[in-house]
Amino acid sequence: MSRIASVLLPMPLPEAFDYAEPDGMDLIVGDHVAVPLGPRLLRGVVTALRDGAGHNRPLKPVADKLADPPLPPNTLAFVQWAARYAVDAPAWPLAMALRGLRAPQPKPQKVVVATGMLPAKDTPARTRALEAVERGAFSPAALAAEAGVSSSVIKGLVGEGVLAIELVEVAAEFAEPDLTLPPASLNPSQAAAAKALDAMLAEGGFQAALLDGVTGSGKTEVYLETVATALAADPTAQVLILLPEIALTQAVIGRFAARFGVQPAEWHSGVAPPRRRQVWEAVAGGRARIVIGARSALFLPYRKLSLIVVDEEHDGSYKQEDGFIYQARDLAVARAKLEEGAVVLASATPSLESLWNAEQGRYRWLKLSARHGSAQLPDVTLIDLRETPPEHGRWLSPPLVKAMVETYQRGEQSLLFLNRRGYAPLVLCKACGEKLTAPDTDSWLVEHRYTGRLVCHLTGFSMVKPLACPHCGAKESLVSIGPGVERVEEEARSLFPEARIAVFSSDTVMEPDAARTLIAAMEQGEIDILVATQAAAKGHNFPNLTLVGVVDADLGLRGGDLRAGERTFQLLAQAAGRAGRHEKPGRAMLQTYAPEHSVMQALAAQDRDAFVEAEMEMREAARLPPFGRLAAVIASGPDAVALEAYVKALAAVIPNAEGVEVFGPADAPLALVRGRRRKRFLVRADRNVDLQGFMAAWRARAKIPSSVRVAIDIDPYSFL
DNA sequence: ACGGATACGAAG
DNA sequence: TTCGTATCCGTT
Repeated sequence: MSRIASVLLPMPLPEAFDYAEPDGMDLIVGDHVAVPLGPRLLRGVVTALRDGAGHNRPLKPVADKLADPPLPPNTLAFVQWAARYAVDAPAWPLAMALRGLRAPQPKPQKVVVATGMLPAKDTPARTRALEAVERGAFSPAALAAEAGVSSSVIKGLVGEGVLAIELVEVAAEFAEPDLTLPPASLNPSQAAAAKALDAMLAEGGFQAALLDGVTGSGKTEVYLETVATALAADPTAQVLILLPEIALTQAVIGRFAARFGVQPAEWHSGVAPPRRRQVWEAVAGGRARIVIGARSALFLPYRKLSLIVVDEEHDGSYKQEDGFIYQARDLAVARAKLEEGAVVLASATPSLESLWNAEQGRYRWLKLSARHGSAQLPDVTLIDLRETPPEHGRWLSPPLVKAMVETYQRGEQSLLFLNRRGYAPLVLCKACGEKLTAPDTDSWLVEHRYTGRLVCHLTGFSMVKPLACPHCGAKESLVSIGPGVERVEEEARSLFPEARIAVFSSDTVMEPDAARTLIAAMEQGEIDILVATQAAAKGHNFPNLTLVGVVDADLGLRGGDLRAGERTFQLLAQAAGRAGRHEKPGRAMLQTYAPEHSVMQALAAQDRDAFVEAEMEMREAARLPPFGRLAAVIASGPDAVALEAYVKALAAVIPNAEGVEVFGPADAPLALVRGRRRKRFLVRADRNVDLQGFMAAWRARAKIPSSVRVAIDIDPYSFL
């Protein structure tokens, strides 16, 4: 009796399509297949197989079964769960689960070998090359470097037939972690947390924990031991370490390599496609047992994912804002549930959501109190910019400059923190008052002096800075408003002409190598003053850094979105936590116009509990997350009339539901991006409401014109 | 009357 | 998403 196969296709379709399984194909759930859709043949994945008896519709047959390793059932279930969670087509999470499969196989590598023939003519360079070739398998270029000869020497020997170039398939080694290596020595606080996490793993089934420890308290050592326990408990177990940023992966990979004697698998957008394919296959085959990656690593085809660690769980980068919109921290918890595994959320400044879950007893709450070794928390002072403002056109106030002078004279390092790339965030014309924006977009053009260009950080548009105002034509009328890191660097150079000053932002360190070089220079004391965006705010240890100056502590508080206070607190606590991590005491100075604000007060007092309590009260009173849930509908399109009509129609069909409030439609804060107008609704729901169900039902009630795109954002973070 | 551009809905 | 078909408009 023939069966029906449900096949998920890489198209924005609401559900899997049914096909007939040809006799003898013997499909299993998770198999990759080629199926006809209209006139085309598409690749898809089998999500279900059922008996075909009594079906009424004639079905097209599956055209072909593909040889790729099938997606494990849990991964498939996760894909479908994620689609339902995000109120979006399963095609998008499916595409993420298949990323890596489509990449090309790694190219064979050239390796130089000796043929055993003797050279007709011997020279010192040739001798060195022939010695070097015995020392390992080198590519031609690597052999030349190893032997200290030029590449033409190698070429010559190859030409004579003394050396030969062979093509070798590089089989990626995903070696077994060595679980016999000794653990790092843990202080009593760390040991207690590690023990509690071991107990959690021993219980089995779904488990969640919040590993909550101040900066420098050694969370990584703790979860390294938890990883060791999970790997030892089951020889097929796999673990995933999620990190918010690629920049952090190298450091963490190093820690894992040292602890387990093998290089863990790495997964993020910076990994070359052929390598990704190897990692994908190793994960699917269960050979990669430790995976370290960015949020997209959640969608890999794990065989047996026993443990997920979400490091810096509060970090906003876990929220994917475009395309398939999701919050990786929340999906990590969901995936752990599906896998009946454990999840550990780690942070020095946990999100209010996680703190609340811990308070409610849903997560085990493990607190690391002591800072590692002798290091103390820095002294935090607020600089009231109303009382001691910087000079006109300057951004560093006299008290901060004084502290920088003292630090510099002691031979110690300062970090000036400003979460703004470029030279100036706004360029305007003093003749006509026009603010320069990207074409068809409301967001300001940011001036970059290194490149001499004006750049839109939202759309990526850039142009050479014009000599005359593009609006009124006035010459030399464009003025740079506000500070970016480049401008603060300029000011620091004028104040400290002798000092060694560097800038760390995504513009100055575009490759991981450049970041490593700069961080190494900072660690070795080769930099006196580092001006940095948030790229440097987390994760690094600078022993000689004793002063952190936050140029604009109010930055995140403006714009008035829900999490502004929380984000600012987290960012500033992280930045302040850079100072004095080692023997020398550190201090942090925050420049603010609102020293009385509860965020600033809590920072100055280093009183996280007070901040959290105040913020929780506010959220509870407003029934906002974590006490309620939020979702947004963002409708966009180039045709303002069609968009307006759609949004009006949508407003007219808001379903009546207990415990749900809908606000809007309003212009999205950046109402115009790339020529598309944007409108948004905000939905607030009580926790017991099926928010996804509500959103799906609502969207289905109004026909979407073809020119309009509708995105649903569950748990929105950015209000742009 | 014809062809090219564009809008729309179906695809199992 | 992609493709086929219907429809509209400007040209022949």
